[in-house]
Amino acid sequence: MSDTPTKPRGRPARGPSMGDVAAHAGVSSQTVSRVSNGLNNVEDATRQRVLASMQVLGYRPNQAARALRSGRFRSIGVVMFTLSSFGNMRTLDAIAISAAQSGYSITIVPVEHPTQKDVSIAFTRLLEQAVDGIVIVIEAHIIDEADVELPPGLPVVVIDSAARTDYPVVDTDQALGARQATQYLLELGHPTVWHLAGPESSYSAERREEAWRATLEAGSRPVPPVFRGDWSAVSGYEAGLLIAQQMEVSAIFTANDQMALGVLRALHERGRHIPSSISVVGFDDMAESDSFWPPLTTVHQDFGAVGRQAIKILLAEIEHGPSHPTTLVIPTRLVVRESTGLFTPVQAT
Amino acid sequence: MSDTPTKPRGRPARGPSMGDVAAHAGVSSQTVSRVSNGLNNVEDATRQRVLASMQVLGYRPNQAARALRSGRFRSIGVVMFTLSSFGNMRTLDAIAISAAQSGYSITIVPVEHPTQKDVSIAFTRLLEQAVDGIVIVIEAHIIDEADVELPPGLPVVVIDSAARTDYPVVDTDQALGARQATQYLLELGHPTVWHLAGPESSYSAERREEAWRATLEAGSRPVPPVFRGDWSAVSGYEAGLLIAQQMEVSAIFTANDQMALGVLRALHERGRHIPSSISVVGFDDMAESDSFWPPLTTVHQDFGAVGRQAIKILLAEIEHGPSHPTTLVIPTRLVVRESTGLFTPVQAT
DNA sequence: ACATAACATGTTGACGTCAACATGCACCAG
DNA sequence: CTGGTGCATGTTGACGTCAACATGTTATGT
Repeated sequence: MSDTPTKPRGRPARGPSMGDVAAHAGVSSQTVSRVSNGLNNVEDATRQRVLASMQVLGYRPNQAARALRSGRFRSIGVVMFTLSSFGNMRTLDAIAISAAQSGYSITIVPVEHPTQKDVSIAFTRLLEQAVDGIVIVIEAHIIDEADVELPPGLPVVVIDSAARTDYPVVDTDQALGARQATQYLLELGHPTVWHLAGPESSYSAERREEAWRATLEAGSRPVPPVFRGDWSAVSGYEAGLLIAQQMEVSAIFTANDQMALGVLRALHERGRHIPSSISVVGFDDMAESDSFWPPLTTVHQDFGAVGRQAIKILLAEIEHGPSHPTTLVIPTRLVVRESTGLFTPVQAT
Repeated sequence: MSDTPTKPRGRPARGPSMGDVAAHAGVSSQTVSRVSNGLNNVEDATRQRVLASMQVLGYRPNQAARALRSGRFRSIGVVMFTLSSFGNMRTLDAIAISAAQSGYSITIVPVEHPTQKDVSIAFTRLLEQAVDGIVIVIEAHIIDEADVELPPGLPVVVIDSAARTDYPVVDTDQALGARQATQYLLELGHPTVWHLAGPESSYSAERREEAWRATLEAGSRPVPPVFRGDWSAVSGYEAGLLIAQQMEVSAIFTANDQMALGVLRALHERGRHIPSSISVVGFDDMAESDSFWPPLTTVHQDFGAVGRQAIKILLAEIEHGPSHPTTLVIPTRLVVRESTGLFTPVQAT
């Protein structure tokens, strides 16, 4: 049957190389290289001829050879646990666009489960990858636990985690955001502010909670016990059911917008009016927050700036050698919408 | 000042190569290669010695050289317009995980603006990239307009667009989903179903609209004029304000969940009760939909399956040569929650 | 007219890996 | 004891590109 003389299963049809273009144009491959790299010491007629040959043959430079020669891949690895969160997605988008603008491509290494094992696998995979630097977007404690040694000399920037001080870190100013939210609610006259925190395993959640507590204490307000969710809207709903039945809760600061959405639902279901009976503030300012009912007052995080700054620092390190590990903090902004209002004392029954 | 004899600005500190490991272990580099690739024709003592040397020197294989030699990059390019949408993000996540499981990495090429120019730039960039295949996740009409010739022989799979029949396509069954939504509302007794469509530039929006219309016609129902949004929650809110004042609208099928969120807000504001006065169905089943108020009845899209299938087809093509361009359609599933209810005739005033 | 500069173009080799082939040794059948 | 077989290991060269150096050609100054 398969007696065809030529093996059709040959290697995957390598494209033409510089040599082929050179032969076609009647020049040396070095001249092709010069044209390909846009050097100007090529006669114009020759250049045109080479470009034409490239066109005809469909030449495209082989990045592997280029990388092998130069020792540079012009590629950045991104390790990220779950792309499926609003913040990560935005950050990744900004990273990709920034990197592209500097001529770098992005290789993403997904971490399927946030376990030490999976993180280790991801790092191992990444180390074998052809990248010039790495951006890590995972909660620090997972990294800390992962027993993987990142090779010295490979530039690394960490996002969203302040633990590893041996690498530059870029992060949103979690404390500022939490303070803005809490302070604003106090200014509206609320005696104190309750808090629906994120999971204990999260540093971001921890820092938001700390700043909330510190703000209350600075204002000599009582610090009520925290409610706790897992970032999901459903967990917010569950906490919301508890919150709804405590009539003394007049203001709640929720550690992210998704949980706030769940809280809103619970409050609606239990007939507590927002904001006249209870004010709600979120964190993130996701795209949909202005269309919640009511539109959510929330802390805006500039994920784009975080991604851009991370790339900026990383590229500087790649191209100009290591610098001092710094921590860059991106400020937040309170966006006031309709889920917050002046404190109204509970009617005595 | 800088009279240090050794140039510290040498090339970016190339790591040790096989040769270095070989010298350290006292074997030939070919033996190191064999150990590195896990071949079994190496004596155990030798293998241990080589592994130890690798460990000591911190050796990691150079992917560029490997790729140059083999002609394979073990990398897949993904062209995507805006990562910042629920569906794209989910799809990308699935793509990344599937590819990683097969030992491929993902290079993402962002398209900053959905213009022909930006798409062309993205393709050009991708063509220079070291990838074995491409997944395109952009609305087809933009691709069609982009005057870029993808090189023949480079495997391509298209997601979310049925126009290019010269490449395999994987997509959600938009028509099925729209039919499920519309049919369900009719079964609840609604005389007909209104539709808030996505932008005209979107094929997905177009197909959802067509199927909605066809379903109404099949049931001999009047086809009301469509409302139109741009996928955003805000556009849904604006349409929702119009919808709210038309009391004859008892059921609306919204082309995605985000617009549905905006519609819900508008209806709440205008005092129309959901679902007793008006039923709402969305499309996508985003993570938060079950925490909308009320929880949204919606069409579940299996983005994960789409991403996985796309990678499966692409890898088959990369590894076993081209196959027939097929269109693979992933079914949807109606998720009934609380935003829909039996038709209640409007009270005569 | 001749040395010299300025520039276009060609030649060579190395980057790190691995397939193909070559070598060398141990063991076994006859 | 010989020829062969099987296995571990070594040697060579090629993948495509580009820096460094080499060569050739033309213009410039004296």
